[in-house]
Amino acid sequence: MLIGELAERAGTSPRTLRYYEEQGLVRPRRDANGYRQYDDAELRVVHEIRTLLADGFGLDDIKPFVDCLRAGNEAGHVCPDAVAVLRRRLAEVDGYLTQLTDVRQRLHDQLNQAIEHREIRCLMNPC
Amino acid sequence: MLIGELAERAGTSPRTLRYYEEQGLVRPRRDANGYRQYDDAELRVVHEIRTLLADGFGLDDIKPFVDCLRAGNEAGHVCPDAVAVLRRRLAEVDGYLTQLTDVRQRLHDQLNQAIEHREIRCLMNPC
DNA sequence: TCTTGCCTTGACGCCGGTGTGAAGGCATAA
DNA sequence: TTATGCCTTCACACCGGCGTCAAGGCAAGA
Repeated sequence: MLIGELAERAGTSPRTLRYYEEQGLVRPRRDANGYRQYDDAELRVVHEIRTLLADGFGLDDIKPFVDCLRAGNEAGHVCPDAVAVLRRRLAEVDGYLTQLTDVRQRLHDQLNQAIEHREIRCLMNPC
Repeated sequence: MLIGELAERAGTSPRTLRYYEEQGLVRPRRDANGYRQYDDAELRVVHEIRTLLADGFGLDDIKPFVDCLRAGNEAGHVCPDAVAVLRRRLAEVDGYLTQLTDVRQRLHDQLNQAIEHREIRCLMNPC
């Protein structure tokens, strides 16, 4: 299949697929034309990439998963390198969750304080 | 006080302060030289900016807080515009928390699956 | 006077994933 | 033959909050 078809089937753009190739994630054969030729396995690889991107991985982190798939495994995350990345990312996400929770708390406090402030002002000078 | 002193007192850089000015957040007077001259109120404004940035606000969002401070309020978040931004940001943060929690769940599941997978493989072919 | 150290404006670089052109080749149908 | 529609590579644009360098002015001490 050509790049346009793969792009459509994977829900992305040719530009994006060329970028993944530039980053060493996708490896199409070439027709005599120079046209990129993809097989169904590559569609799976692209799906794996999209899913991991949506989960906040960077393209660098995704490499081990793709290699794992390409090695014949039924899932990209069963290989040691991929597991290491998973662990690292999990710790990272936990960190973000902690930070975001703190931020949320501060926002909440400030909102309450603002509401309180308005009530006091309205007691002194009704509104 | 000159830009270098304010930068040091606020824990940032002159470049950053010039950028805030370019974005309309800080308004120094000018000496006859052309040098920027800041008073203590501006130090407070810069602190407000740094705090809000650390909580994930963009510089655009921060404007209402600065205006509120500049209007003589004891805190930047008591004015209606600032409250609106706070609410919006709170909703945004809640969204991120939901997303991150989902991601965390998926990572967790994948890790467990990978461990399980290895155990099965090791049963069949001890390692 | 010369040096040092602050100040000024202007402008490019970064990151990461992709959009969006430009300029041209190939394939196929009318 | 020509029009259309895919493909190719190259390369700039974007976002946001700065870092960093360049080229030059001002202030003050040795």
